[in-house]
Amino acid sequence: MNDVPTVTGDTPPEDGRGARSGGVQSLERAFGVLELVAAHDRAVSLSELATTSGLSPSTLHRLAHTLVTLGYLRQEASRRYALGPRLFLLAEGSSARLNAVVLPHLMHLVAEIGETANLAMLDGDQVAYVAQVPGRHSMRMFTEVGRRVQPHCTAVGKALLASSADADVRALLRRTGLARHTPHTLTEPEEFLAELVQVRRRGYAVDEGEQEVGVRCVAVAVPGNSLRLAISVSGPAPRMSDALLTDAVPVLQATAVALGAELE
Amino acid sequence: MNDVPTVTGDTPPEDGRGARSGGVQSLERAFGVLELVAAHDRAVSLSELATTSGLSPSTLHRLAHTLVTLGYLRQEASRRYALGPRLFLLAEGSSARLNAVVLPHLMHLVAEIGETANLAMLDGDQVAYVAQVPGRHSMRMFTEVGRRVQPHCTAVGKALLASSADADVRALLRRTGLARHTPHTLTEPEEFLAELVQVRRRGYAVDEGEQEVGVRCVAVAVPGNSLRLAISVSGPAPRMSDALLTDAVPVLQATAVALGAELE
DNA sequence: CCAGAAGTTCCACGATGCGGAAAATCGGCA
DNA sequence: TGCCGATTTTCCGCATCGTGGAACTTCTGG
Repeated sequence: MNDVPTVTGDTPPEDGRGARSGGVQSLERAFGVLELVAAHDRAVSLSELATTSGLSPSTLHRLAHTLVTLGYLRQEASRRYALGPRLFLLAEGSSARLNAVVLPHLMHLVAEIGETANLAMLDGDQVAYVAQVPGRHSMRMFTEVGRRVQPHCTAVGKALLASSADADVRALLRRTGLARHTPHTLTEPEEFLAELVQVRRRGYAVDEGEQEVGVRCVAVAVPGNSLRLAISVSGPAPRMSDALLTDAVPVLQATAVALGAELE
Repeated sequence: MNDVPTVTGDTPPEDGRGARSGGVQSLERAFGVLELVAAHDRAVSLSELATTSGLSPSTLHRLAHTLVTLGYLRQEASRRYALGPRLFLLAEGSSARLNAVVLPHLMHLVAEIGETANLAMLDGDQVAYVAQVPGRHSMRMFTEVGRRVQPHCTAVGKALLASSADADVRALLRRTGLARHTPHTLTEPEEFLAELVQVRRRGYAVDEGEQEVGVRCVAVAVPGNSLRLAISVSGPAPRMSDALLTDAVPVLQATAVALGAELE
């Protein structure tokens, strides 16, 4: 019946768990459209949306039109769609509230360790950076908030996936692949799973320049069952010595527990 | 048939223009729920939502459940609902993109004038602060981003409403009222409309301590037909002298034009 | 441990959203 | 400037999908 069902209320384009059923279809589709628009850097035309989503133009138009009316999408002069103002007005509030809780903890990390502290979230198959406090040194990482990375080459990714079952991790790796970013990147599923065993045993995860040459990063998961969060500290390898790691890990773990308790 | 229709796909709680028809009902309702949750500071229970929205518990539950499944709402241990992670992951991207465009302009304002610069947006009947760059002085305003204020007592509000027809402004004032915040607050509709005439004539709006005693603020609207934006500069009255205003207005106007061109 | 309330699931009805096709509009090319 | 193809928007009949009452389950407080 359908030829290319992509946002059709089925599994969203690339999601960890196929949450297929039970939901209100128009909602699933509409949010699919929003995410599709968000994924593009430029504004998107109706026909582009139609092809990438697999929805009929008329349905798409009705959904998009409703979203425009509500202010969550806006239609510019070229008739293309971009994310609307209501959307980040909505998110701004929750973002502010989240930051109010999170930033003090990250600042504490920076105060104790001196290097850039991050909060990351597992979203589907990707890891998204949610908040950040820059370190005290002038030479430091700059990962923009909102950026998404693959789990296999980051400390936060390892920390987050350590709580998943091996089968789930394998499935995820099959979907995302293990792209090589540096000579140190783990590119074999079994290698990565072995690493996760280490993470579980030690209680923290490390990225030894696997995403960016010369950058070392330590991360621990934030306990809590509703959100999959992890905090990390990262900096240039020379400064991120083994001694510093030894000091940093307990601080990270304590912070994670405190943060988890406050968020739950 | 219905007794208390509030989010029922009719006019959203307090919106400028009654955009009643043509939309997909479940979407309108679902976003109404999201905004309702966002409006509360604490997480909201299903029954609270039911009473404030006027929707039946079962409908509400289905909508909320779908939103939870999609990650735009999250259900905490107490079974109450809060805004979900996907929401600000969605907005984060667009917010970052917006800030990339906007902040340089605001920083330019601060560099030229020295006082705190704001970007505000007309959202329904309210004015929401979208971005801010703090001024150079240690004593300065602190309006949090995301905060909403009434248009009648702010420079940005006046600048934004100056482009509306008198009838629309009267209707808005009737809905929101003109609450008194300080002895200088304009509390009479006609008084406010006369002020708008001034704003149109001069090309900029001023708030003479009408929202907060001792705070003076100048604002101009950002040209552009899709978004209703305004930029402003505000500071303590002693520093915001008439001379400074004379200098600031042309800078504001030039910045507004530049910003408008870049956003359109 | 029980009672009341809040949350969740079920189900049949029909309003509501669906998508094909037609109409309107835009954009490009000569 | 005027025509043609592509894209967007509107229309409309059909069946699907969402709706809300009622029943059931799970919390919460006494």
